[in-house]
Amino acid sequence: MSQSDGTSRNSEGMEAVRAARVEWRMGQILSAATRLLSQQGFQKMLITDLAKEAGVSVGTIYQYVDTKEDILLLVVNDIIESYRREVPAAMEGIEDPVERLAAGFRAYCLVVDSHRTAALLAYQETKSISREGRERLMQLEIETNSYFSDCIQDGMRLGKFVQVEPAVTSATLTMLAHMWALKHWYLNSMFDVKLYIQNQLSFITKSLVSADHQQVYAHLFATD
Amino acid sequence: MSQSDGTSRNSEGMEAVRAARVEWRMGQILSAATRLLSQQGFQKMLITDLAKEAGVSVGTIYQYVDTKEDILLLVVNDIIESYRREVPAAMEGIEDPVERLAAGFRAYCLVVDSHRTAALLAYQETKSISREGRERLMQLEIETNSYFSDCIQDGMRLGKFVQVEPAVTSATLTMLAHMWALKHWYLNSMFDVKLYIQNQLSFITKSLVSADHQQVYAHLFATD
Amino acid sequence: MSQSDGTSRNSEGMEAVRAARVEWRMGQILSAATRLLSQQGFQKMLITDLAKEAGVSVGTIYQYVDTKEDILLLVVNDIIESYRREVPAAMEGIEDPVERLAAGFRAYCLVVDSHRTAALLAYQETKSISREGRERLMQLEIETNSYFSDCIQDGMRLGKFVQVEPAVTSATLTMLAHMWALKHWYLNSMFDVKLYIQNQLSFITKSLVSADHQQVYAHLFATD
Amino acid sequence: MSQSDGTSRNSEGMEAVRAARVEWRMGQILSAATRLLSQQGFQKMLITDLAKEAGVSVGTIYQYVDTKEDILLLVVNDIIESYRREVPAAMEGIEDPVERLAAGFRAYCLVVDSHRTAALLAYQETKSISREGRERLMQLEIETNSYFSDCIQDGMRLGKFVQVEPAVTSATLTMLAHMWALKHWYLNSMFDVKLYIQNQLSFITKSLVSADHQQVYAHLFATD
DNA sequence: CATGAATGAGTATTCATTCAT
DNA sequence: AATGAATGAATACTCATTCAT
Repeated sequence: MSQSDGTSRNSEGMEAVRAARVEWRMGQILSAATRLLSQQGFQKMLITDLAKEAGVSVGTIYQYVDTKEDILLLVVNDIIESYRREVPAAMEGIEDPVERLAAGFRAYCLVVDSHRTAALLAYQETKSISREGRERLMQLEIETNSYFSDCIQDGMRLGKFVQVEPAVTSATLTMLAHMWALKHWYLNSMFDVKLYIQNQLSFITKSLVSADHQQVYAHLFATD
Repeated sequence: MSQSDGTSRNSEGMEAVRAARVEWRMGQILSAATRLLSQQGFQKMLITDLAKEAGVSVGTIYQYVDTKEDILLLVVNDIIESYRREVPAAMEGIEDPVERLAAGFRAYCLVVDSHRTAALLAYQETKSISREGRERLMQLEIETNSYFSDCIQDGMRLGKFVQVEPAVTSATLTMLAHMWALKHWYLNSMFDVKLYIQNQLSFITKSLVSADHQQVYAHLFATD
Repeated sequence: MSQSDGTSRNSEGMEAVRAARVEWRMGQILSAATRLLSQQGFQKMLITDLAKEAGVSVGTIYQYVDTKEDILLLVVNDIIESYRREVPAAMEGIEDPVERLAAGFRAYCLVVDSHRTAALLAYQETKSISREGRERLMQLEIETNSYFSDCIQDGMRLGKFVQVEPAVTSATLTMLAHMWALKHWYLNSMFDVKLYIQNQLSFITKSLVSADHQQVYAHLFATD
Repeated sequence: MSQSDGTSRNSEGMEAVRAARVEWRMGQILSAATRLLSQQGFQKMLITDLAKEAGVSVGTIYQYVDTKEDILLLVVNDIIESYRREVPAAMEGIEDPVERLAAGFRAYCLVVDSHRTAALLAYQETKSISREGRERLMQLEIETNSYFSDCIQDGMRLGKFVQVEPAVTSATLTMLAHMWALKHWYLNSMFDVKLYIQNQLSFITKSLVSADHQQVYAHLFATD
């Protein structure tokens, strides 16, 4: 495992170096792309400009991606991964469906907040994303919806939630999370994420939680 | 009233003919553009294709617009005008703020439904719309928000609504109307507009209407 | 010849009316064209603008010319006709070759002055004129040169002119007449045509007239 | 002097290579453009054709110029630079104003001859040249005129030239130099530059040089 | 005859992508 | 691996000309 395996360790080391470089380059490119995409959109972001912004050459970019569209997908993938990682993690282990739903919504909003550009791009650049990319996004949304939907159905079963259509309701929650990115131009001056989440959670729970359980979840209603 | 009038009536007639032709051409272009824009987006919609789709020549299109972007504005303006026409009209004369809000929301959703493509475009093509166009859209949204906001404040004053932040709440209603366009791919299989409006109105009013007035507005809660 | 021939006279009258209208229209178009051509050049003069400037419709212009180029040719033809009319007329009947040359040069310069735009166009828009048009212009110039050349050869034969190459010399005189149009931007502030002609005639005759005849043509040398 | 210099020398080398390539490309484009412009004029010279003629791609052309018009300016600038370089150099150090004028005129004609196409373009494509380009050309001409004008005034002061208007006279000399390009179609069959210069210098000096100095400058009068 | 709306061929310019160094 | 010059397909827009009214 040590010196005898010198060659292997050497190439392992080289592999590691290579991998590290790839990661580093990707990071440069992705962060530059995110910046430019949010400022100018996909069409107006020129590969030339991206190279300048990332501090690499045009050729180097094409060493890491095959197509301009790939860059967009990469940025959008980033937020997808975050959703997949953060939202279930935040909900996991919470028995009470109301609290679980609240935790999920809160986590979702926080991911949106930390990837606002990407969240916006998913709406704005649909037409620039390939069919597969688009379908992956839709799939993800259906997935997230089902997390919310599960909570809602559990809650209804326990009588904690009033009777609603789980599909629209969960889609609505997703929408309200995205809203933080979509309407940021309007909301930004009045709220920060925390406050936004509080307000929307209050709005949601007041609607969903059945009259005889509202008292229990009073803390979710608080608006400041 | 004869000779002088004859000429005047003639030129009036010609003016009318001209105006009618302009309207007709604009209609052709507008509807073809709406179709192509929703299928392919702004960038991929070629003027050549638009001309073919509209059944006119490229030159003719440029007799009615100055820039490709103008075509996008045309489509977006169309929905803006509809909002401005329909929403206030639907709310006018309704004293009760709860009913007025419901009427406004319903009207807004119906406009979205009848201009689904354009409503979507307003989100997708932001980056292709000129600063002025973008500002007009934002202005419109602020305007609509304030209609809703007024109802909410009236309702709170009368004790019919619980205490909420009018800004987020009105923005949320707008968002939920837009949602019908944004999430149509998901909602379409399960609902039609009517049902969608009913569900969302139920969701909204359950949250907003204060406990001691819920009975009065029971008809808004109905979900089928 | 009188009343019995009523029909014929009628159609003759109509012909005359038609001819008069044609002339009138042509006049409108030509003067508008001359104005626009001198301001913007051939390429930038749009038929649409010409129609507006001439106060007629686009269609009407095409009733009188077949091609945009025809308009240019018409304007240039105008000056050609003037040359053909004025220059020989001014020289005719003058026996003395020195005086004849002076009269021809003077007449040429005056035609250039009264058709400055057209004279300029003949140089600027060569590339917009068809081969035939171009050849007609060159033919005309050769023609004019030969008028001058004849005088020069006569003068040399009579010992009034020194020995020179008639071809270059006549071409030079033509050039100096055109110069009034070509360098008008520079000369305009300092001279009027009369003075310009005087100066150039002085320059020319001082060079051409042989020493022992200079006294006789002293009036041509005067510079003010 | 070693490591730091190594890098510096490297980048110097790369800079030099780059500069050389730019020069080479510019040369390709310039000469191809000159050829096409003289054949077809500015409007009819297509960028596509220019690329083919220059043996590069369309894109490459646009790496070196911003606009089609820039190509025209490139060609015209080339002759302007030649005038500025050659004419003063030829006149410099010559005390005698008559000889200096002759040297200047000769140099000017030779530049015209070696850039005949460009000299012609300056007249033909005025309307396609930007205001700045046009003004640069006029400025240059005024400059050249003043070189000639200075000689003429010196000569008059010394009694070597007769009294003339320096402005028209110098402009006339400039015109006669340009004439070699403008009337090349006519003069070409009869003269070469040398002979043309000789003839025109003879014409000019016979007119300008005062009677009692003509003997001294007899060599300028020679016509073959 | 006059009109002017409609036509559509023609072209400068852009920019993702490649590949020799 | 990295570079960036070269490539050329793709596309919005113009404007002379036509022809139905």
